[in-house]
Amino acid sequence: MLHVNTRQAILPHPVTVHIGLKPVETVKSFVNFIAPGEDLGVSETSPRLYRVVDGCLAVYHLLADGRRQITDIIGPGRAIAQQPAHDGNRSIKALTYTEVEVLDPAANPALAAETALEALMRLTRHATLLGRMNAAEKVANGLLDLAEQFPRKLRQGRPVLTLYLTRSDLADWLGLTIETVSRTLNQFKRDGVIDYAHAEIVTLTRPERLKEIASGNNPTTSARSSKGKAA
Amino acid sequence: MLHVNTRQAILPHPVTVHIGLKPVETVKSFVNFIAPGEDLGVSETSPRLYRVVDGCLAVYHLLADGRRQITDIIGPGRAIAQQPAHDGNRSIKALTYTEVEVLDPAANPALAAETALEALMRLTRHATLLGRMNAAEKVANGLLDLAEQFPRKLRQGRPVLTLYLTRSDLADWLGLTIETVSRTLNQFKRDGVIDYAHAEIVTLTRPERLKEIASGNNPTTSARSSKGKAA
DNA sequence: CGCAGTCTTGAGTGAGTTCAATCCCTGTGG
DNA sequence: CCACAGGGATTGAACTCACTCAAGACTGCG
Repeated sequence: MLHVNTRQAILPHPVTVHIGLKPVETVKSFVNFIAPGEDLGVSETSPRLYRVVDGCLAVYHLLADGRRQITDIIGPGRAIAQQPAHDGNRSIKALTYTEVEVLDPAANPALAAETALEALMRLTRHATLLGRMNAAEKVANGLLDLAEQFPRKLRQGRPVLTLYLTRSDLADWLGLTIETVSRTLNQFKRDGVIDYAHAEIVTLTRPERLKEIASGNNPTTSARSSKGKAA
Repeated sequence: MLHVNTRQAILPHPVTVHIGLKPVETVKSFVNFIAPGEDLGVSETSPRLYRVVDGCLAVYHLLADGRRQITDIIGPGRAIAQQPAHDGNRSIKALTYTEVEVLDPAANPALAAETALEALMRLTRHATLLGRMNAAEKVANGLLDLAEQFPRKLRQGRPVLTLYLTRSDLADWLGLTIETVSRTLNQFKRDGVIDYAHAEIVTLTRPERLKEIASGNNPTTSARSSKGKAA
């Protein structure tokens, strides 16, 4: 139901790009531009490998009654595999104007394998976040992840990130409600841990403190962990 | 710290086993027996592919302070890939005496690919469970999963399952506390949805009701869903 | 300038946690 | 054969974190 302005362009190939630390050679790529809210590859017939050049993708899973869980957020440099058969209600959509490189997994087996492995590792860590962390820990971890994936120029030596996610996206990613996300972010702001004026540009004013909160070390809210009682 | 009685046996090969619906041919397999509590392949140097012949494995992830999240439970017929470098605190342990077939992923690329794909799909659904479901829905979904993976002979036409998980395992799998798991199971028992006497053998006395609860249709507890407000 | 979408903030509530006591079962040793 | 110990499971009572409901503020847009 949204403005569909997907354009395509043939690129010179092969192309070499960096994922993680290893340069990965790719072949037969072309480029797609996706508008915010638009879905990725819903009508594909063959498995596809996508790599984000610029922008932000959200992988999500829907329940019959409309509940949504975003299982991963994908930024520039990272890749994602999309199965043809719309694998089990899993979809991918763009959270901003996003440029993706479309690749053939058969022609890029190394990237395909690495992509699957990274997805699994990230999702494992995210499952732990969802099942075993409280709101502050969830939001702190989310912010640190996004700061790595969507870095802007440092401001007075502090990391700055572009926040493509709305409060609703953050909530569906972190397993919270929008109100709790809003309250937690504003609490962090009041505590001087982060700062933002325009809501889509966030500065980590005390990144080391944020890391402490993310790992459960919370001196102020003394020893309030959650369910998983430390052994 | 536990009794280590891991034995190995060379098997005739190739061997054909069924995973899902497709028969998958494997080569150069041998068999490992793992005792309950024992870890799987902690000291491996090369990537390994394991397939459970009999028993039950738990894939889990630990936080620095001891909190634990079990990300998957693996029963007979299912496979799992273990990376050499102890991938990011992810470990695998046996919940009962378990017989696994050890395979070389390079020699079984089809199984390796399918294994990764299945792991990702299951973990995606589990993330949704962890982030967006209430206790009753979590436990109902968990039971239905286990009933498929660990079936026993039907009792009066009803599915029966072997429950290898303790309350503590269930809690760490479903993102709850042992008390909530216990209360929910006993509530199901009181409602006549499930039945058990010996705690490791559970009968689904009303499987269709359990499926309703699992999918959020809860007429009795009328319309008490959770955070993810139905769109 | 008004509308719609997003975000914030407050007040009240409740699902699930924490804490704690008890029970149950099995294995062990006198 | 029975007493005791220990791990797991159950149950109750109290609490609390995050949710629900609701109102208001902010922003961009037609």
